[in-house]
Amino acid sequence: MKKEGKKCSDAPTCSVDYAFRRIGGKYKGRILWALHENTILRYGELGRNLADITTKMLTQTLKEMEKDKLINRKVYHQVPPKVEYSLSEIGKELIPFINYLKEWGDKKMGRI
Amino acid sequence: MKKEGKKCSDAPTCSVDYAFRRIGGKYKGRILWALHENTILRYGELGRNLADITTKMLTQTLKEMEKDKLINRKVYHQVPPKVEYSLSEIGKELIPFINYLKEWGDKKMGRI
DNA sequence: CTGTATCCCGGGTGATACTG
DNA sequence: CAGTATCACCCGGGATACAG
Repeated sequence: MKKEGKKCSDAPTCSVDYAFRRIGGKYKGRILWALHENTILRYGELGRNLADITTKMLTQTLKEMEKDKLINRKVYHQVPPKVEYSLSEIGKELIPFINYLKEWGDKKMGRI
Repeated sequence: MKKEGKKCSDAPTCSVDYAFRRIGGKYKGRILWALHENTILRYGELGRNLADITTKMLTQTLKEMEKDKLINRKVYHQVPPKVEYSLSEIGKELIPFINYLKEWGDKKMGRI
């Protein structure tokens, strides 16, 4: 029967929809931006950079972005553990656009 | 006691956050794009353009976007009623970014 | 035609505790 | 340090009916 639940896993209706699903979310934009400004950040550094994020959301969001090939994840097998995150080539493609959005936000925040 | 619920009405943490709250959501990007391609659309035309949206979400989203000054709303007082929506100047500022995102989505959709 | 008004559900998100 | 695990909550969003 399947019943076709209207989940977000349904096929995107168009490329704008598709793109928004990959960078939408509550934190993805800010993570992309943080990695753009710092090149490489460790898990904890990212957490401090976002300030209001929980470990659950940070982990979850990073996993999604890694699966979508937006970021790279490099693990150092040592004690204590160390994991570095950085932008992938695909992730870098999104920076001009995040940058545009940031400047737009800066302008509008001032005058509203 | 207030208890400070962590609602989305909290102040944005940065300009990227600020911008994402205005164009995030499930339909805003597609509405901006539809209005960019068609210049002016009526309520029903927008609904057909989105295809899977309900009247509730369409109305709600349009109201938010109007409040945020992203779109213009022009009412014709006649029977039957007629309402036209179009991009505001601020809304038009976002088109390059939506456009960039759309092209990115087009490319990625093909190769995944 | 252009919306309003309800009801309701799922899951996205938060808080907290715990592990290797 | 870098995550998992669990519980609980809220609200984004869907379905449906109705109104001006």
